[in-house]
Amino acid sequence: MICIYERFENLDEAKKHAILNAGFRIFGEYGYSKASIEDMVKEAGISKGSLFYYFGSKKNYFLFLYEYAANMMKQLVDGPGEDRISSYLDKTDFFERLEDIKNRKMKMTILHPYMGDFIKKAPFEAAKDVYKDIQLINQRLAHERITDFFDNLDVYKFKDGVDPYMVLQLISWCSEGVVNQIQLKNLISQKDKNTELDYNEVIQLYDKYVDMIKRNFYKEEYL
Amino acid sequence: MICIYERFENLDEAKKHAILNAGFRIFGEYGYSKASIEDMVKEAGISKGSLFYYFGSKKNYFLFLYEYAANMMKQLVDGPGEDRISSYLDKTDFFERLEDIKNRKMKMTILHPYMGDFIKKAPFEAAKDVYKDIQLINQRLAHERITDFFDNLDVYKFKDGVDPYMVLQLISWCSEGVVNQIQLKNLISQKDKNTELDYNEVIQLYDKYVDMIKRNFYKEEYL
DNA sequence: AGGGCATTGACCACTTTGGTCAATTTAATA
DNA sequence: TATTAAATTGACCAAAGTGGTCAATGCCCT
Repeated sequence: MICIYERFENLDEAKKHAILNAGFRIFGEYGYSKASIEDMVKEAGISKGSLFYYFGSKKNYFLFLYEYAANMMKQLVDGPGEDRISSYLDKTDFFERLEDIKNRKMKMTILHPYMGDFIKKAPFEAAKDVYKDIQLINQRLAHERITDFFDNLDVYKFKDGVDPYMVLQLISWCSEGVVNQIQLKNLISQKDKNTELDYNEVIQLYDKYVDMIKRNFYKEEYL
Repeated sequence: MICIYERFENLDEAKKHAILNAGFRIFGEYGYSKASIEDMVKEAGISKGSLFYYFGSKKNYFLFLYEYAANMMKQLVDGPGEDRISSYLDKTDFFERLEDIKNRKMKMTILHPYMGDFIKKAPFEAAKDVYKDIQLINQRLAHERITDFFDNLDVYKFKDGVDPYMVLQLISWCSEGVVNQIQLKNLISQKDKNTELDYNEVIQLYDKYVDMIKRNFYKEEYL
């Protein structure tokens, strides 16, 4: 792979990982202009000099993160399945496909817990100097065709009058909501601020919602 | 009503409104420590001196906003109904009650568009100097009994195996999700950045989801 | 030993920060 | 209209924070 930031790419995985996550968290929380390099390098456990050595500028760092995140998101729905050969398109059942995505998303969330917040906020970035570049990246990515979740899907299994697109949307809101709910629960139960999310707890609750949805939106013969 | 910030309370409504909303937006977006007084007074259309004249300090301003927002949220589920006498507890049907709340929430969202983001983020506030005070306010509010949405509710109307608590949660995620979705849609369709949300559009989409949920989670005889 | 890369953090000029206050405007009263 | 009290302003302040630089150092491989 050709890469502009080869100094960064050549670092060992642990360090790269820390630098990515620090950026995602701080940029994601405060936005481009209010995010401080100082905070980020502190969180990443490197020196300020190093970060500029890798990326040259705050802007470059931000854009690199954005591109990285965008690619990860694409892989989330587009990438190879568990067996690394098939795509999830082999499965034609809505909820089986969903299960596939859930597993990928879980892995990604464990790897980059704050990436979700980051990409969600980035497109709203107002800072003039990054605004245009973000749109440029978006444009480029938009051209690449993304696998459609609904391609070759057994939509007939849904009860009449149930819109599968809406169901997918509903479930995606669920997954977000479940995470927030458990975070909030941890917070008010005075757990240590930096307690990591218990992903089993998240998954378990998420599954409960999906199960409820499936049981009531699918035709009985397909349950 | 006794109030500590009577200088603020005595202002005319329009000005108070602007000051509240500016605070909600900026604090809500950047968090306590990164939110700049300068930005807020600019947005509120007043001078920096005035704000300190009203509230004395950034911290006081923030805490006032938090208390205000918390009270509004309580009124949202707890306050008087449309007719200003009855509470929504008169209605025993899940979706009728929900309709009541929807209308209140709508009014509140129109009045304070950024209050939701503000109270959602505030409890996670890390800044040491406000952290404790937030928890104090929370504690005080927690003591006051809040009307329970499920008091005297016709839960039997739900299909067997459907947990009404989960349904309520699901719908609340919907309402959030619908707003985000339409905001994003406006963004990518290159609408003017400051285009106000079209609440009719939001409501219409929200209703579609609620309708789908009701049709599939309620026993047929109650549709 | 020495050459080249990786890494550091003190340092820079500059901006922004929360907060102050003398000066001015506004509004009410006499 | 004159007097006074309250409301409002923005220039100003010291202090902290900003993105970015670079000489010095550390580290690894011949």
